[in-house]
Amino acid sequence: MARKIDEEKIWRIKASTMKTIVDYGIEATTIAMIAKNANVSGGYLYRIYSGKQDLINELYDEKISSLYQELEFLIALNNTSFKPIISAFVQNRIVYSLNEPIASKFFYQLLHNDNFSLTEELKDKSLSLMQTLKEIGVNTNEISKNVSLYQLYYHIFVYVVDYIQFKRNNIFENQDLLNDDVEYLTNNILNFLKSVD
Amino acid sequence: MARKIDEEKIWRIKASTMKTIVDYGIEATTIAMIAKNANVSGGYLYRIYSGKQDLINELYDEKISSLYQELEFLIALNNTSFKPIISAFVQNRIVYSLNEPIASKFFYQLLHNDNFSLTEELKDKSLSLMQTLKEIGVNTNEISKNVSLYQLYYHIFVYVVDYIQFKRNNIFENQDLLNDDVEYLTNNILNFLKSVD
DNA sequence: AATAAATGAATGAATGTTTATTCATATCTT
DNA sequence: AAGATATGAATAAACATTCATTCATTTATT
Repeated sequence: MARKIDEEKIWRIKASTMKTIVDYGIEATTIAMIAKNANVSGGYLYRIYSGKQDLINELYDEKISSLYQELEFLIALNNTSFKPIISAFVQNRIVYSLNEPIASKFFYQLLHNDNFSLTEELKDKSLSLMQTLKEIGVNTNEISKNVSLYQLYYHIFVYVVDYIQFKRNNIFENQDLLNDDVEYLTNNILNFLKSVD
Repeated sequence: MARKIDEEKIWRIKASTMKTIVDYGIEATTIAMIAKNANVSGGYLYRIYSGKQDLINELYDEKISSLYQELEFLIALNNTSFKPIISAFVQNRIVYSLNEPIASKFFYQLLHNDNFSLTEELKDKSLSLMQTLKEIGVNTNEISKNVSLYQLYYHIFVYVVDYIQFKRNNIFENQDLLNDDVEYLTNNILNFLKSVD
Protein backbone atom coordinates (compact mmCIF):
# COMPACT_ATOMS: atom_id res chain seq x y z
CA MET A 1 0.00 0.00 0.00
CA ALA A 2 0.94 3.60 -0.46
CA ARG A 3 0.21 6.83 1.19
CA LYS A 4 -3.35 7.27 2.46
CA ILE A 5 -5.76 9.76 0.93
CA ASP A 6 -6.06 12.70 3.27
CA GLU A 7 -9.82 12.89 3.83
CA GLU A 8 -9.47 16.20 5.57
CA LYS A 9 -8.03 17.61 2.39
CA ILE A 10 -11.21 16.77 0.52
CA TRP A 11 -13.24 18.31 3.30
CA ARG A 12 -11.12 21.46 3.04
CA ILE A 13 -11.72 21.63 -0.70
CA LYS A 14 -15.47 21.42 -0.18
CA ALA A 15 -15.48 24.06 2.54
CA SER A 16 -13.26 26.34 0.50
CA THR A 17 -15.45 25.95 -2.59
CA MET A 18 -18.54 26.99 -0.67
CA LYS A 19 -16.85 29.87 1.10
CA THR A 20 -15.28 31.25 -2.07
CA ILE A 21 -18.53 31.01 -4.00
CA VAL A 22 -20.48 32.66 -1.21
CA ASP A 23 -17.89 35.46 -0.93
CA TYR A 24 -17.25 36.16 -4.60
CA GLY A 25 -20.01 34.44 -6.55
CA ILE A 26 -19.72 31.44 -8.84
CA GLU A 27 -18.53 33.53 -11.76
CA ALA A 28 -15.53 35.09 -10.05
CA THR A 29 -14.53 31.89 -8.27
CA THR A 30 -11.50 30.18 -9.82
CA ILE A 31 -9.92 26.83 -9.22
CA ALA A 32 -6.79 28.64 -8.06
CA MET A 33 -8.76 30.56 -5.43
CA ILE A 34 -10.41 27.40 -4.17
CA ALA A 35 -7.11 25.53 -4.00
CA LYS A 36 -5.27 28.32 -2.26
CA ASN A 37 -8.02 28.80 0.29
CA ALA A 38 -8.06 25.07 0.96
CA ASN A 39 -4.27 24.90 1.30
CA VAL A 40 -4.14 22.33 -1.46
CA SER A 41 -2.26 22.29 -4.72
CA GLY A 42 -4.14 23.34 -7.84
CA GLY A 43 -3.60 20.08 -9.63
CA TYR A 44 -4.89 18.04 -6.72
CA LEU A 45 -8.47 19.05 -7.41
CA TYR A 46 -8.29 17.20 -10.71
CA ARG A 47 -7.48 13.91 -9.01
CA ILE A 48 -10.90 14.02 -7.39
CA TYR A 49 -13.08 16.11 -9.66
CA SER A 50 -13.06 16.43 -13.42
CA GLY A 51 -13.26 20.21 -13.16
CA LYS A 52 -14.93 23.21 -11.63
CA GLN A 53 -18.42 22.41 -12.90
CA ASP A 54 -18.18 18.83 -11.62
CA LEU A 55 -16.92 19.93 -8.23
CA ILE A 56 -19.75 22.38 -7.70
CA ASN A 57 -22.38 20.03 -9.05
CA GLU A 58 -21.25 17.22 -6.80
CA LEU A 59 -21.41 19.49 -3.77
CA TYR A 60 -24.88 20.65 -4.74
CA ASP A 61 -26.10 17.08 -5.25
CA GLU A 62 -24.75 16.23 -1.82
CA LYS A 63 -26.74 19.03 -0.21
CA ILE A 64 -29.93 18.13 -2.02
CA SER A 65 -29.43 14.50 -1.15
CA SER A 66 -29.08 15.13 2.54
CA LEU A 67 -32.11 17.39 2.45
CA TYR A 68 -34.15 14.58 0.91
CA GLN A 69 -32.78 12.09 3.42
CA GLU A 70 -33.74 14.39 6.23
CA LEU A 71 -37.26 14.67 4.91
CA GLU A 72 -37.50 10.88 4.53
CA PHE A 73 -36.42 10.54 8.11
CA LEU A 74 -39.04 13.01 9.30
CA ILE A 75 -41.72 11.20 7.33
CA ALA A 76 -40.71 7.85 8.81
CA LEU A 77 -40.81 9.40 12.27
CA ASN A 78 -44.32 10.73 11.87
CA ASN A 79 -46.24 9.41 8.89
CA THR A 80 -49.73 10.02 10.12
CA SER A 81 -49.86 13.78 10.05
CA PHE A 82 -48.53 16.53 7.85
CA LYS A 83 -47.89 19.54 10.05
CA PRO A 84 -45.26 18.04 12.37
CA ILE A 85 -43.19 17.00 9.36
CA ILE A 86 -43.25 20.47 7.84
CA SER A 87 -42.74 22.20 11.13
CA ALA A 88 -39.65 20.12 11.94
CA PHE A 89 -38.31 20.60 8.43
CA VAL A 90 -38.71 24.37 8.61
CA GLN A 91 -37.09 24.48 12.03
CA ASN A 92 -34.15 22.49 10.72
CA ARG A 93 -33.71 24.92 7.84
CA ILE A 94 -33.56 27.87 10.21
CA VAL A 95 -31.14 26.12 12.55
CA TYR A 96 -29.04 25.14 9.56
CA SER A 97 -28.87 28.68 8.26
CA LEU A 98 -27.71 29.85 11.69
CA ASN A 99 -25.18 27.09 12.31
CA GLU A 100 -23.91 26.70 8.76
CA PRO A 101 -24.39 30.09 7.17
CA ILE A 102 -21.91 29.43 4.37
CA ALA A 103 -23.29 26.05 3.34
CA SER A 104 -26.78 27.45 3.62
CA LYS A 105 -26.08 30.39 1.36
CA PHE A 106 -24.17 28.21 -1.08
CA PHE A 107 -27.21 25.97 -1.38
CA TYR A 108 -29.48 28.95 -1.91
CA GLN A 109 -27.30 30.27 -4.72
CA LEU A 110 -27.33 26.99 -6.59
CA LEU A 111 -31.04 26.48 -6.12
CA HIS A 112 -31.52 29.45 -8.44
CA ASN A 113 -28.79 28.71 -10.95
CA ASP A 114 -29.97 26.69 -13.92
CA ASN A 115 -26.42 25.83 -14.93
CA PHE A 116 -26.36 23.33 -12.12
CA SER A 117 -29.22 20.90 -12.21
CA LEU A 118 -30.19 17.71 -10.45
CA THR A 119 -29.38 14.20 -11.62
CA GLU A 120 -32.30 12.14 -12.93
CA GLU A 121 -32.00 9.96 -9.85
CA LEU A 122 -32.56 12.91 -7.54
CA LYS A 123 -35.44 14.19 -9.64
CA ASP A 124 -37.14 10.80 -9.27
CA LYS A 125 -36.54 10.81 -5.56
CA SER A 126 -37.97 14.31 -5.35
CA LEU A 127 -41.07 13.19 -7.20
CA SER A 128 -41.70 10.19 -4.99
CA LEU A 129 -41.12 12.20 -1.82
CA MET A 130 -43.71 14.75 -2.88
CA GLN A 131 -46.16 11.97 -3.68
CA THR A 132 -45.70 10.43 -0.25
CA LEU A 133 -46.16 13.78 1.45
CA LYS A 134 -49.26 14.51 -0.58
CA GLU A 135 -50.86 11.22 0.45
CA ILE A 136 -50.22 11.93 4.11
CA GLY A 137 -51.60 15.46 3.91
CA VAL A 138 -54.65 14.57 1.87
CA ASN A 139 -55.52 11.63 4.12
CA THR A 140 -55.51 13.77 7.23
CA ASN A 141 -57.34 16.50 5.35
CA GLU A 142 -54.60 18.97 6.20
CA ILE A 143 -54.03 19.88 2.56
CA SER A 144 -56.24 20.02 -0.52
CA LYS A 145 -56.51 16.95 -2.70
CA ASN A 146 -56.04 19.26 -5.70
CA VAL A 147 -52.62 20.42 -4.68
CA SER A 148 -50.03 19.76 -7.38
CA LEU A 149 -46.67 18.14 -6.74
CA TYR A 150 -45.13 21.34 -8.00
CA GLN A 151 -46.92 23.45 -5.42
CA LEU A 152 -45.78 21.09 -2.70
CA TYR A 153 -42.20 21.15 -3.92
CA TYR A 154 -42.05 24.90 -4.32
CA HIS A 155 -43.51 25.77 -0.94
CA ILE A 156 -41.62 23.16 1.05
CA PHE A 157 -38.21 23.49 -0.55
CA VAL A 158 -37.90 26.80 -2.29
CA TYR A 159 -40.15 29.11 -0.30
CA VAL A 160 -38.58 28.31 3.03
CA VAL A 161 -34.97 28.52 1.84
CA ASP A 162 -35.62 31.78 -0.01
CA TYR A 163 -37.50 33.44 2.81
CA ILE A 164 -34.69 32.69 5.24
CA GLN A 165 -31.94 33.86 2.90
CA PHE A 166 -33.76 37.03 1.94
CA LYS A 167 -34.38 37.77 5.56
CA ARG A 168 -30.66 37.48 6.30
CA ASN A 169 -29.51 39.58 3.31
CA ASN A 170 -32.27 42.01 3.83
CA ILE A 171 -32.02 45.40 2.19
CA PHE A 172 -34.19 46.92 4.91
CA GLU A 173 -32.65 45.83 8.16
CA ASN A 174 -30.53 42.99 9.40
CA GLN A 175 -33.07 40.82 11.12
CA ASP A 176 -32.59 37.87 13.39
CA LEU A 177 -34.29 34.63 12.64
CA LEU A 178 -36.59 33.69 15.43
CA ASN A 179 -38.61 30.79 16.64
CA ASP A 180 -41.64 32.77 15.56
CA ASP A 181 -40.47 32.28 11.99
CA VAL A 182 -40.90 28.52 12.28
CA GLU A 183 -44.54 28.91 13.13
CA TYR A 184 -45.11 31.67 10.62
CA LEU A 185 -43.57 29.75 7.75
CA THR A 186 -45.21 26.46 8.68
CA ASN A 187 -48.63 28.06 8.88
CA ASN A 188 -48.11 29.85 5.59
CA ILE A 189 -47.16 26.61 3.87
CA LEU A 190 -50.16 24.78 5.25
CA ASN A 191 -52.47 27.60 4.24
CA PHE A 192 -51.17 27.58 0.68
CA LEU A 193 -51.54 23.89 0.29
CA LYS A 194 -54.95 23.85 1.90
CA SER A 195 -56.39 26.68 -0.16
CA VAL A 196 -55.95 25.10 -3.60
CA ASP A 197 -59.23 24.36 -5.32
CA MET B 1 -21.72 67.05 -36.16
CA ALA B 2 -21.11 63.45 -36.97
CA ARG B 3 -22.97 60.27 -37.47
CA LYS B 4 -25.97 59.62 -35.19
CA ILE B 5 -25.95 56.94 -32.50
CA ASP B 6 -27.90 53.96 -33.73
CA GLU B 7 -30.39 53.48 -30.92
CA GLU B 8 -31.46 50.14 -32.30
CA LYS B 9 -27.92 48.92 -31.80
CA ILE B 10 -28.16 49.59 -28.08
CA TRP B 11 -31.49 47.85 -28.01
CA ARG B 12 -29.92 44.85 -29.74
CA ILE B 13 -27.09 44.74 -27.21
CA LYS B 14 -29.58 44.68 -24.35
CA ALA B 15 -31.70 41.96 -25.92
CA SER B 16 -28.62 39.92 -26.76
CA THR B 17 -27.27 40.23 -23.25
CA MET B 18 -30.49 38.94 -21.75
CA LYS B 19 -30.84 36.11 -24.24
CA THR B 20 -27.25 34.96 -23.88
CA ILE B 21 -27.43 35.01 -20.10
CA VAL B 22 -30.71 33.14 -20.08
CA ASP B 23 -29.35 30.52 -22.49
CA TYR B 24 -25.89 30.00 -21.05
CA GLY B 25 -25.89 31.60 -17.59
CA ILE B 26 -24.03 34.68 -16.44
CA GLU B 27 -20.80 32.79 -15.91
CA ALA B 28 -20.51 31.36 -19.41
CA THR B 29 -21.63 34.55 -21.11
CA THR B 30 -18.78 36.48 -22.73
CA ILE B 31 -18.64 39.93 -24.24
CA ALA B 32 -17.78 38.29 -27.56
CA MET B 33 -20.95 36.18 -27.45
CA ILE B 34 -23.10 39.18 -26.63
CA ALA B 35 -21.56 41.29 -29.40
CA LYS B 36 -21.83 38.56 -32.01
CA ASN B 37 -25.43 37.83 -31.13
CA ALA B 38 -26.25 41.53 -31.31
CA ASN B 39 -24.47 41.96 -34.65
CA VAL B 40 -22.26 44.61 -33.14
CA SER B 41 -18.50 44.85 -32.97
CA GLY B 42 -16.84 43.70 -29.78
CA GLY B 43 -15.27 47.02 -29.01
CA TYR B 44 -18.48 48.94 -29.41
CA LEU B 45 -19.82 47.71 -26.10
CA TYR B 46 -17.08 49.63 -24.32
CA ARG B 47 -18.22 52.91 -25.81
CA ILE B 48 -21.47 52.55 -23.89
CA TYR B 49 -20.68 50.38 -20.90
CA SER B 50 -17.51 50.13 -18.88
CA GLY B 51 -17.62 46.35 -18.99
CA LYS B 52 -19.64 43.21 -18.56
CA GLN B 53 -20.54 43.85 -14.93
CA ASP B 54 -21.68 47.38 -15.70
CA LEU B 55 -23.76 46.27 -18.67
CA ILE B 56 -25.60 43.62 -16.68
CA ASN B 57 -26.07 45.81 -13.65
CA GLU B 58 -27.52 48.62 -15.72
CA LEU B 59 -30.00 46.27 -17.34
CA TYR B 60 -30.99 44.88 -13.95
CA ASP B 61 -31.49 48.36 -12.50
CA GLU B 62 -33.68 49.19 -15.47
CA LYS B 63 -35.92 46.20 -14.83
CA ILE B 64 -36.21 46.91 -11.11
CA SER B 65 -36.95 50.53 -11.85
CA SER B 66 -39.81 49.80 -14.19
CA LEU B 67 -41.21 47.31 -11.71
CA TYR B 68 -41.25 50.00 -9.05
CA GLN B 69 -42.78 52.49 -11.46
CA GLU B 70 -45.49 50.01 -12.28
CA LEU B 71 -46.28 49.52 -8.64
CA GLU B 72 -46.38 53.26 -8.06
CA PHE B 73 -48.84 53.57 -10.91
CA LEU B 74 -51.07 50.85 -9.50
CA ILE B 75 -51.02 52.51 -6.09
CA ALA B 76 -51.98 55.86 -7.61
CA LEU B 77 -54.79 54.17 -9.48
CA ASN B 78 -56.27 52.57 -6.40
CA ASN B 79 -54.95 53.85 -3.11
CA THR B 80 -57.85 52.91 -0.89
CA SER B 81 -57.58 49.16 -0.91
CA PHE B 82 -54.79 46.64 -0.93
CA LYS B 83 -56.04 43.60 -2.81
CA PRO B 84 -56.65 45.19 -6.22
CA ILE B 85 -53.10 46.53 -6.25
CA ILE B 86 -51.59 43.14 -5.49
CA SER B 87 -53.93 41.33 -7.83
CA ALA B 88 -53.06 43.61 -10.74
CA PHE B 89 -49.37 43.39 -9.96
CA VAL B 90 -49.47 39.60 -9.88
CA GLN B 91 -51.42 39.48 -13.11
CA ASN B 92 -48.87 41.74 -14.78
CA ARG B 93 -46.05 39.47 -13.65
CA ILE B 94 -47.73 36.46 -15.20
CA VAL B 95 -48.49 38.28 -18.44
CA TYR B 96 -44.93 39.55 -18.52
CA SER B 97 -43.48 36.10 -18.09
CA LEU B 98 -45.62 34.88 -21.00
CA ASN B 99 -44.96 37.81 -23.33
CA GLU B 100 -41.34 38.43 -22.42
CA PRO B 101 -40.02 35.09 -21.29
CA ILE B 102 -36.38 36.04 -21.80
CA ALA B 103 -36.52 39.34 -19.95
CA SER B 104 -38.57 37.67 -17.25
CA LYS B 105 -36.06 34.88 -16.70
CA PHE B 106 -33.15 37.30 -16.86
CA PHE B 107 -34.71 39.28 -14.07
CA TYR B 108 -35.30 36.17 -12.02
CA GLN B 109 -31.67 35.12 -12.36
CA LEU B 110 -30.38 38.46 -11.16
CA LEU B 111 -32.82 38.65 -8.28
CA HIS B 112 -30.93 35.73 -6.75
CA ASN B 113 -27.41 36.77 -7.62
CA ASP B 114 -25.71 38.80 -4.92
CA ASN B 115 -22.99 39.97 -7.31
CA PHE B 116 -25.49 42.38 -8.77
CA SER B 117 -27.17 44.56 -6.23
CA LEU B 118 -29.40 47.59 -6.23
CA THR B 119 -28.25 51.17 -6.10
CA GLU B 120 -28.90 53.04 -2.87
CA GLU B 121 -31.46 55.14 -4.68
CA LEU B 122 -33.48 52.07 -5.65
CA LYS B 123 -33.21 50.66 -2.14
CA ASP B 124 -34.69 53.88 -0.79
CA LYS B 125 -37.48 53.79 -3.32
CA SER B 126 -38.18 50.20 -2.38
CA LEU B 127 -38.42 51.15 1.26
CA SER B 128 -40.83 54.01 0.69
CA LEU B 129 -43.01 51.93 -1.62
CA MET B 130 -43.36 49.22 1.01
CA GLN B 131 -44.22 51.83 3.62
CA THR B 132 -46.95 53.26 1.43
CA LEU B 133 -48.36 49.82 0.73
CA LYS B 134 -48.30 48.91 4.39
CA GLU B 135 -50.28 52.01 5.31
CA ILE B 136 -52.94 51.21 2.74
CA GLY B 137 -53.25 47.59 3.83
CA VAL B 138 -53.30 48.31 7.53
CA ASN B 139 -55.88 51.09 7.15
CA THR B 140 -58.30 48.83 5.35
CA ASN B 141 -57.49 46.02 7.78
CA GLU B 142 -56.53 43.75 4.92
CA ILE B 143 -53.12 43.05 6.41
CA SER B 144 -51.75 42.83 9.93
CA LYS B 145 -50.31 45.96 11.52
CA ASN B 146 -47.39 43.82 12.68
CA VAL B 147 -46.28 42.91 9.20
CA SER B 148 -42.66 43.89 8.56
CA LEU B 149 -41.50 45.75 5.48
CA TYR B 150 -39.36 42.74 4.75
CA GLN B 151 -42.34 40.40 4.72
CA LEU B 152 -44.15 42.75 2.38
CA TYR B 153 -41.18 43.01 0.07
CA TYR B 154 -40.47 39.32 -0.01
CA HIS B 155 -44.01 38.20 -0.68
CA ILE B 156 -44.85 40.85 -3.24
CA PHE B 157 -41.61 40.85 -5.23
CA VAL B 158 -39.75 37.63 -4.67
CA TYR B 159 -42.47 35.09 -3.99
CA VAL B 160 -44.46 35.88 -7.11
CA VAL B 161 -41.48 36.00 -9.46
CA ASP B 162 -40.05 32.78 -8.05
CA TYR B 163 -43.28 30.87 -8.10
CA ILE B 164 -43.84 31.74 -11.74
CA GLN B 165 -40.31 30.87 -12.82
CA PHE B 166 -40.29 27.62 -10.91
CA LYS B 167 -43.58 26.66 -12.41
CA ARG B 168 -42.17 27.20 -15.89
CA ASN B 169 -38.90 25.33 -15.31
CA ASN B 170 -40.63 22.67 -13.39
CA ILE B 171 -38.78 19.42 -12.85
CA PHE B 172 -42.09 17.61 -12.61
CA GLU B 173 -44.08 18.68 -15.61
CA ASN B 174 -44.23 21.64 -17.92
CA GLN B 175 -47.20 23.54 -16.66
CA ASP B 176 -49.07 26.39 -18.19
CA LEU B 177 -49.64 29.52 -16.22
CA LEU B 178 -53.31 30.16 -15.79
CA ASN B 179 -55.64 32.85 -14.65
CA ASP B 180 -56.23 30.69 -11.61
CA ASP B 181 -52.66 31.43 -10.64
CA VAL B 182 -53.41 35.11 -10.27
CA GLU B 183 -56.07 34.41 -7.72
CA TYR B 184 -54.08 31.71 -5.98
CA LEU B 185 -50.99 33.87 -5.61
CA THR B 186 -52.93 36.97 -4.59
CA ASN B 187 -54.82 35.09 -1.92
CA ASN B 188 -51.66 33.47 -0.65
CA ILE B 189 -49.97 36.82 -0.33
CA LEU B 190 -52.89 38.38 1.49
CA ASN B 191 -53.08 35.42 3.84
CA PHE B 192 -49.39 35.67 4.68
CA LEU B 193 -49.55 39.32 5.41
CA LYS B 194 -52.74 39.04 7.39
CA SER B 195 -51.59 36.18 9.56
CA VAL B 196 -48.62 37.93 11.16
CA ASP B 197 -49.03 38.44 14.86
C1' DA C 1 -25.29 73.87 -54.71
C1' DA C 2 -20.98 71.74 -54.57
C1' DT C 3 -17.03 70.56 -52.15
C1' DA C 4 -14.09 70.17 -48.27
C1' DA C 5 -13.20 69.74 -43.44
C1' DA C 6 -14.45 68.19 -38.98
C1' DT C 7 -16.64 65.18 -35.79
C1' DG C 8 -17.85 61.39 -33.52
C1' DA C 9 -19.67 56.48 -34.36
C1' DA C 10 -18.25 51.94 -35.21
C1' DT C 11 -15.01 48.36 -36.31
C1' DG C 12 -12.15 44.28 -35.35
C1' DA C 13 -7.45 42.81 -35.13
C1' DA C 14 -3.97 42.99 -31.54
C1' DT C 15 -2.75 42.78 -26.65
C1' DG C 16 -1.90 41.13 -22.34
C1' DT C 17 -4.06 38.91 -18.64
C1' DT C 18 -6.47 35.29 -16.51
C1' DT C 19 -7.83 30.61 -16.25
C1' DA C 20 -8.50 25.65 -16.42
C1' DT C 21 -5.89 21.82 -17.05
C1' DT C 22 -1.75 18.81 -17.57
C1' DC C 23 2.34 16.44 -16.25
C1' DA C 24 6.95 15.68 -14.72
C1' DT C 25 8.52 15.37 -10.30
C1' DA C 26 8.65 14.97 -5.26
C1' DT C 27 6.85 13.00 -1.16
C1' DC C 28 4.91 9.80 1.79
C1' DT C 29 3.48 5.11 3.52
C1' DT C 30 3.90 0.26 3.77
C1' DA D 1 11.87 -0.10 -3.08
C1' DA D 2 7.37 0.04 -4.75
C1' DG D 3 3.27 2.16 -5.40
C1' DA D 4 0.38 5.38 -4.40
C1' DT D 5 -0.62 10.43 -3.17
C1' DA D 6 0.34 15.18 -3.82
C1' DT D 7 2.73 19.18 -5.78
C1' DG D 8 3.06 23.41 -8.53
C1' DA D 9 5.42 25.11 -12.52
C1' DA D 10 4.34 24.91 -17.36
C1' DT D 11 0.94 25.09 -21.06
C1' DA D 12 -2.44 26.48 -24.00
C1' DA D 13 -6.87 28.27 -24.63
C1' DA D 14 -10.17 31.78 -23.60
C1' DC D 15 -11.10 36.22 -22.31
C1' DA D 16 -11.90 41.24 -21.51
C1' DT D 17 -10.25 45.26 -23.06
C1' DT D 18 -7.73 48.62 -26.02
C1' DC D 19 -6.77 51.35 -29.94
C1' DA D 20 -5.48 52.56 -34.56
C1' DT D 21 -8.32 52.91 -38.30
C1' DT D 22 -12.46 53.37 -41.19
C1' DC D 23 -16.88 55.18 -42.15
C1' DA D 24 -21.14 58.05 -42.08
C1' DT D 25 -22.97 62.44 -41.19
C1' DT D 26 -22.99 67.27 -40.37
C1' DT D 27 -21.22 71.93 -40.79
C1' DA D 28 -18.54 75.48 -43.01
C1' DT D 29 -16.70 77.65 -47.15
C1' DT D 30 -16.77 78.95 -51.86
